[in-house]
Amino acid sequence: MSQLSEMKKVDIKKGGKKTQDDIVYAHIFDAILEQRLAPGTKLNEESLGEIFGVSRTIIRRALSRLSYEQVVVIRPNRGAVVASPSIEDTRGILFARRVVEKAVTELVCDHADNAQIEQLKKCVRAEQTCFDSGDRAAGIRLSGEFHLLLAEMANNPPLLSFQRSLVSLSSLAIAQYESNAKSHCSYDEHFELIDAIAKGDKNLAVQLMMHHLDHIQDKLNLDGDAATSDLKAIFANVCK
Amino acid sequence: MSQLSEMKKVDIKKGGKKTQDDIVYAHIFDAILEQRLAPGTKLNEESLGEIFGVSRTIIRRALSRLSYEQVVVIRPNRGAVVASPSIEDTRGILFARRVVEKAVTELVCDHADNAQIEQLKKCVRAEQTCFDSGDRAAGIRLSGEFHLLLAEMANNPPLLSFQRSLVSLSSLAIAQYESNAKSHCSYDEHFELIDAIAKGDKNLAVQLMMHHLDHIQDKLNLDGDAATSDLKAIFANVCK
DNA sequence: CCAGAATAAATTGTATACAAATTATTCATC
DNA sequence: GATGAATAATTTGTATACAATTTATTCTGG
Repeated sequence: MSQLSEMKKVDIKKGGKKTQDDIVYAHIFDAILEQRLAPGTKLNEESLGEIFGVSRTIIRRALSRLSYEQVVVIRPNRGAVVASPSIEDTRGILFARRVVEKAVTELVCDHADNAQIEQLKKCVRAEQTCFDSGDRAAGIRLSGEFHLLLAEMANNPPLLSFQRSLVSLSSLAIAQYESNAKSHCSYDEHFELIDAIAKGDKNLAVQLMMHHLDHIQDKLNLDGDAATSDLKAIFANVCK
Repeated sequence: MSQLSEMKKVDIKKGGKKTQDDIVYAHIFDAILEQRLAPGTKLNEESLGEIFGVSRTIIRRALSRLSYEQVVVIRPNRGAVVASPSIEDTRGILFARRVVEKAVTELVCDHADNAQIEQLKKCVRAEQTCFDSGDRAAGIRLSGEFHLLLAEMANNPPLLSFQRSLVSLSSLAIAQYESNAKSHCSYDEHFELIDAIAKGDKNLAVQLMMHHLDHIQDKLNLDGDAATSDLKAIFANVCK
């Protein structure tokens, strides 16, 4: 990764002081959200240390944090890999998202002001620009950030941190199970949702959000036909 | 803390292999859940290291993990303290719990078997025994573990890990804001809830759970009259 | 004796060294 | 050449050393 793009990424994140492991964490997190890091990728501590110019101590902290969000799996004595959610995991993740997003949508409908509506629109316009210009990776990340932005506006810290974890896990699941490349055109549904929120139509907004999540799930190959290279899953019935 | 009680605690937790920082984490977590560690308590790394017989590295990992669950607050360069949720935080925590517990209750109603019902009863009987024999601390912890057990039975890993964080945060909030000592008689409501689940009466179970959470919140002093020693909160209006 | 600066002690943040475990390679055997 | 044990290399886990920062104490002037 170039020095330039590194700086861009750091600047993107708001909030003043960033400690070193915040930066490393954010980079790896974004790489996963943008699907530049595929599920299953081994995350070597020393290599990452050289890339970011810090010691393993810092890398280790960042990886731990990612593992608490379950975006990375740390296998004792065997290092960290990017999580590869199973089909069952993915169903669980999307179920949890329905639970959280419903609450978030209702909260945002209750007390969203014009400035916030505008902020949401700005986010989705950026998403649209990315997809239309072919920058799928950035588009996927911005799509996730739209949902994070909503959670932020719900003004409930625990729900926000949970949503953070769920959005990145969803991104991993999409990376693994999305059927075809023409997939991620979520922005029109995002715009519809914003309109419903702006009108304060809570029922419609929740309904749109649920359908939106249904569509995300529909695009995934969750029929259990193992479009995966997970041998354990394939031969799960053998040694039973 | 004695060597003996340390071993007891370790044995309590299920699952085979425990790494060192798992043990330290579990001890501090339980101490917070049992309210032996009051909100605001400073958690010195070296002292904890001596207590548990490990280096600061391990303590640090445990504290980080607790801070990701927001049970502990790490202030840069100034160490870790047990979190002291504000009144607003507490409302947010209980709101999030309603969201999660509703989903959990519905899931458990859908597919709880007799063995699980029995397990739930066993947990609440233990809780009852503790409260009746005057061991309030253990009772509070078991009360929390009942809700964690439910989340486990919901069979949704993300919801479980979120519930874990919320239950311990609730415990902290109770420690800070509970009005009178005669408070925590949650076990009868727990028994009622189990009955509803056993009958598979989803609507009733959800209703009971919501009322249960209402009662927990009702027992708290959240009227903003600052039964707290938090000077920042008391003088929040001064330098505005 | 009290306020505030200067200094000392304690505590946290990061890097590094070494031990323990895992993974890769070599070598002997069939 | 393939299989499997022995060895070497890599990688992770933990402790420790030192730097940076914060907190406590001492000193000085009023």
